[in-house]
This record gives sequence, structure tokens and C-alpha cells, in this order.
Amino acid sequence: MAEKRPYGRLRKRAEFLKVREGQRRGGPLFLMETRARGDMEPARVGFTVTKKNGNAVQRNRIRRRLKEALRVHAATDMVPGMDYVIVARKDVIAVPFETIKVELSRRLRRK
RNA sequence: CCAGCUGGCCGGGCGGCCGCACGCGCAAGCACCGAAAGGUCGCGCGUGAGGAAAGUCCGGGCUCCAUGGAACACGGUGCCGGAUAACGUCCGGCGGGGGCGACCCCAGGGAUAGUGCCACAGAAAUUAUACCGCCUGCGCGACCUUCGGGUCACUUGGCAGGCAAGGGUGAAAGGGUGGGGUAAGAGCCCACCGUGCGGCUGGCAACAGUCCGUAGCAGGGCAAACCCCACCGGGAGCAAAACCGAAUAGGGACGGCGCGAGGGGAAACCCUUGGGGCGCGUUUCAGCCCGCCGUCCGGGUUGGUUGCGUGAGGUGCGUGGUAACGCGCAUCCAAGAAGAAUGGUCGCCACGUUCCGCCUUGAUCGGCGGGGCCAUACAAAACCCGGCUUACAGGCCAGCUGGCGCU
Repeated sequence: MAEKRPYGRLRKRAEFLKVREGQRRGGPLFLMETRARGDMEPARVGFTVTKKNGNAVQRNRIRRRLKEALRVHAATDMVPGMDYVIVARKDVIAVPFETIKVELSRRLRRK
């Protein structure tokens, strides 16, 4: 009842640093870091878009496209008890939206 | 119509579907997360990036800290007057420069307060100077001689002196033009122009003047070189600051148990007291260690809340002012995140661009129809305002200037 959304967000620097200690999954468009917390609470996800990816407008757009793709398509692919950090690369801004959705889903399901 | 100048404005629109943040209303359970503080979950409605939100270059509000005054140091500003909370901003003037003009540009105090710098070229660059040149005299050459000199030549060179007009160098060469003057010249003298100083007139002032007097008058630049003069300036910043407030470690107080010493008692235990322990011979000095439990207090980290948007506020009208702006009245409330909301996707249209065909025209322009492309540029609030600077696809409006044409 309290939790309606199927996943939460990472919001604190300490949480992000924790995930870095976990498993890393490379691939196109972005780097994915994952770590099991050891409980069965809903999955949590965070986005990292560094300054290398452009000015504030471009960084915002990258984060929002990833966020939206995750929400509409890949939310159910995440496993409870896991934390995910998605480190974006510049291509995310130009690639078709469909590509992001497919790639997100594929990488999340990979073990 | 063409070319241009100035000022102002916009910076896509409409609609599906799925979402985000905040506010308000209703609803909600002894619900959930959390140690607490506090937060989360439903439905509806409303609101939700910019002209630069940017760079963080100035100025102010606000917060905390500091603070007796003054001077010095350091930093900043720099024609005058005004506006303002304040400014390095704005407005109106002044001066200088550019443009036919509308108009634009200026880091625009002081270079006889002092110190310093100025490459190359040039004779000389701030105590100015004399290369060529100009002028005078001497001398020299040839001839004659009564040995005193005379005549011719006047060219080249030499020596002594005078000059600063002309040439040449340079970013800059000691006012300019004309005349007098002189061997030749020079403010050496004169007239006019220019300049400095003093006065007068106008202006609050910067400053101006076809006015008067006075000085023969010069000394180029650099003060974003030091400097001088005048004025201004406490420091740090919303990660400011205030409040609420775990565990653990550490601090303090109190109580109990324990430890050492002494005393009492048969013992349990009670009373008094505070020092005691460690090292391998001992003593001294230095060093190190001194427990466990409970309650309370204060500080304080993770965390949370506030700060946080009614303000130097917007709009309209009136009014004072050349203007910046002030005043009065009415009216409106308009983002508030915190790994950071304002989005994703689709459709239609506008706008733009390009191609083709037709019409029109001398040609361009323009009009109509159809197709393709892009779906815009720059750039996203981070406590809040006033500015400056920089970036920007495309477009609109107003006023003005100079041409050309027509009436």
C-alpha cells in the first residue's frame, strides 16, 4: 500500500558509491553497474550523466530519455533487492527512442 | 522601391496517449517507512524555465561573525550634473574623433610635483641638435708687379666663424601664414591665426564665447608604468543561518558493584580513607594503565524541517520631470527542485528552405498549384533583486536618414 511504484531512485552520494563496488555490465549507449542489497525491497535505480556529455540542456535530455525508457518499457525487467546505476554516454541523445528501450531491457535481463 | 541608422518586441501553435514536481480541496488507517525528527500512499482541480535562466564580472537585500575613533596600507572608481537601495549601471549635457546624413565611438582627472620608458631610422629625441645646405671672411690656382698688391676664374676641395629658412630621417624635430629685417637668417620685429595665463559674459557645473588684457609663447607620446589628487570600500557566504534530533565512540554528573590500605565483627557485612598497579636485582625520575552496570546532562555526525518567494514585484490609468526615474490610485499573485521536477511519444498546422509546372514582367520581384527536407537557434531556475558581458536559427513593429521614381 505504501509502495505503489515498482522501483525507487537512488538519491544519495553514499548509495551511488556503494553500487560502484558491485558488478559492471558494459555495452553500447551506457555503462550499467549493479549490486545486490540483500533484501527483497523494490529495485532502485540511479542515473549518472557527467559533464563530459555536454552542457546542462544536453545532460538533462539524456537523463530524461533514459528515465522515460525505463519507466514505460523496462521497469519489470529489474529484480527486487538490486540497485542499478546507469552511466550514460553521449549517443543516448541522438539514437532513436526505440533503440534505448530495447537496449535497456536487454542489459537489465542479462546476468 | 533600394541602401542604411536607432529603439522596441517575439523566440513556434493546437490536440491525443503515458508520466514528473509543487500547492489547494476531499478522502484515508489506530496503514506503511524510520531510532527519532519527519516522511510516504488515493482522487480531483490549479500552476510549472529564460531573454539571456548562461559567464559569475560589478552593485544591493538577507544571514552569521567581527567592530571605540582616526590614520596608514591594500583594492576599486575617474569630464560635469542628475537618477537610484546601490553600482563599474542608466539618463541628460560637455569635450574629442568618425560618417554626406540619421547616428556611432572614447579607460575622457593630473605629463611645468617627481621618478621612469620610447626600438629602428636620423646630425640631433628634451640640458635638444647641425649631416647636406645657406652666408661672411681667409686661403688656394693662373697671370702681372714698383712686392704694398692688382686682375682673371668663382669650379672642386681646405680653414675660421655666423644661421636654423630649405632638404633628408622619423609616430614625433622647439607654433602657422604673410611681411619687414639681414651677409644669410631666426618671434629678431609687425599683422592675422593659434596657444598659455588673468579678467569679463553665459552656464549649478564640465565648459563655451565673434569680448578685453597679458606673455613672443612650445616642452611629442606613455599615467590599462610607478605615482599625485579626489571619492568609495569591515569579513564570509543559502554548503549562509536557525531549529529538531539516533546508534557507536568520546566528555561531564550521580548512584551501585569492584580494587588498595586501616579499623570493627564469628560471619554476612559495616565504617574511614584514596591512591594503586606495570617492568624480573633494587632505588629514583620519566612513561604507560586503572575496570563493570545503570540513570541523567551537554556538545554533536548521518538524517530531517525551516530559510524558500508579497517582492527595490508585475500590469493599467493619472501625474511631475527633456529623460533615467519619482509619486498617487486601481488591480493581479506568477516555478520552488535538492543525483536536482517542468518530460517522452505521436498527429495536424503555421513558418522556413528547396525543386518542378503555370501565370505575370524587358528582367528580377511577385502570384497560384504540387512534391521533398528541417521540425529548429543559443541555452535550462538552484536564496532573491538591479546591471554588465557573452551566445543566438528565424521573424515582426515603429521612428528617422540618404538616394531613385511617380503625383
